Amino acid sequence: MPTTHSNTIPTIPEASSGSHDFFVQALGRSGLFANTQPSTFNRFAEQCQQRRYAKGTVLFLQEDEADWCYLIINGWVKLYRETLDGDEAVVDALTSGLMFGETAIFENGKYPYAAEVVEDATLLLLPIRLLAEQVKQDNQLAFNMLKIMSRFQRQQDKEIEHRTLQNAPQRIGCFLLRLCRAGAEGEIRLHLPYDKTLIASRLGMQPETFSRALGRLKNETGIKVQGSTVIVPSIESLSGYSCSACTSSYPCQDLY
Amino acid sequence: MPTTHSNTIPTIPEASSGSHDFFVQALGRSGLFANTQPSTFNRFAEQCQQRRYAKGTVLFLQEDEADWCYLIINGWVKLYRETLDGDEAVVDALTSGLMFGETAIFENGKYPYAAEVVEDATLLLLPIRLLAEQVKQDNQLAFNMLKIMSRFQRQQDKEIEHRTLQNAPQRIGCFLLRLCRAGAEGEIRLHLPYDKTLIASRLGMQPETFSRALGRLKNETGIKVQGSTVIVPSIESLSGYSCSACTSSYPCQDLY
DNA sequence: CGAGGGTTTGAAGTGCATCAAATAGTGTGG
DNA sequence: CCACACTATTTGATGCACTTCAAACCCTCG
Repeated sequence: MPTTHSNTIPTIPEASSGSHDFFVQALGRSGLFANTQPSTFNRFAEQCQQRRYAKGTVLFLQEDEADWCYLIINGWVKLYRETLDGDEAVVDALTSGLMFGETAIFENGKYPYAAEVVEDATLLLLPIRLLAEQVKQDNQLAFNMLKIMSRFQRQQDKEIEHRTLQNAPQRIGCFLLRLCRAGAEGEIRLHLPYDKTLIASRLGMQPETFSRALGRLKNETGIKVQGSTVIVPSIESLSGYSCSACTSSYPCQDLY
Repeated sequence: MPTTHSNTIPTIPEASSGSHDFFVQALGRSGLFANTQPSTFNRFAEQCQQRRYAKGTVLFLQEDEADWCYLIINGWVKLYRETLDGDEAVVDALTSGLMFGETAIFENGKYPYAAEVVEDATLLLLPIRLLAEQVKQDNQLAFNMLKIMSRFQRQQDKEIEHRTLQNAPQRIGCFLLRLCRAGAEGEIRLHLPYDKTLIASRLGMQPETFSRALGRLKNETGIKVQGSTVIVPSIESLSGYSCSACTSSYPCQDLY
């Protein structure tokens, strides 16, 4: 079920090979081309590339020269920053409809973080030079980008808040809640989108802590876990437990 | 020493009463009107207000209807989010040249955080409605805003990284380094810009932890502390201690 | 001088990290 | 289809960093 947008999204000529629906949907969800001139969109359509990447592919490293900005059609990508001694901090993990690498425009043309595919992904590559040009010329495009960045920024605010105010089991509960579709009711069956180890570092904790905290969460809220499948019997008990420490109540996610 | 900008910043007609220099300087540092048409700037000049606020003033609360966007001429303002039971998470603490409240444009017209003056401040109030209009019309303004938001975003990324990878004394050391002017050498005398309790929550720790961690930092790096004055004998020993856990080396701050 | 907030210090508790090792799960080639 | 290798995940034991609660101290300001 595609997100309904008031604007029309032109379809891409022949660039896309396979899953055209996903493609258009992802572009729509990204909101980047909402209400822009078809000509703007077409310029991108001509110069973009769609590619598949296997889990484990490193797309670029921090400080790499930025040639492309990426739009996720499907799959998952993690953004992270790495210390000299191999420690890493996961900035975020993104999925379909989301864009990354675009802020290199405003830096010195370098990526401010590294990116790695963590679940097989189809990505759309937009030339960053083109994006930089068009943003300067097309007002609507700049406005859309502001909107996108502002949403991302608020998410980061919440991230800091979560890590400050919530303990490990609560952060996991909050993460699970964000996987639930808005408006879902009754018993919900979830699939963890990527490795538990990665979820752990996405949430700022160690894998061992994640494992134990998930156990505690089971006891406290009655969720059931089998491998990477999680069954949430009731949103209420989960959100009651997780969101109590937080400034915003469920759902704290951004709907897009 | 004012930051040099290649563009000229028109001076404000009669709106500003007192410290005109600070005013122009702050506007320049904000970068919001860099390279914009004088007409754009003048529209803002006509409709903006300059006001002084005492420490402790709450400017607005989270979810308040947003009428103004604020530009700090001088003083300090903290942005924070509050839970029902009074716990708060400090998102950031800002000073001269920085802007806040502007992202309400892209929300539902509500502030995504609360703001409180933490050191007597002079602020410039811009009507958010005007900003919203102009951003849609003036390409250069939108581009400048993107630049500003992107810089803020980088800082938030680092914030998450710092809280993940650095321990308490290292985070304090990093905070002190950011107070040092870029390029400073030899012994540096610093003044903590606001209450230690606030610095603590700005850095995501308890006041008691801050106090003890500052003690540890003294032993480790040879800094001296007298009340709110800190003497850093050498940048190197401080950055060696603090930045080793981090992805970027000193100076990790954004120069603006 | 006294009140009140900011800051420090002490003692005790807790949550998470760390190290080590067992177990489950996954993909490979035979 | 099975055995093997390798990785992901779990479990246990222990230690440390930070928090919490309590109380003293300090500083400022009326």
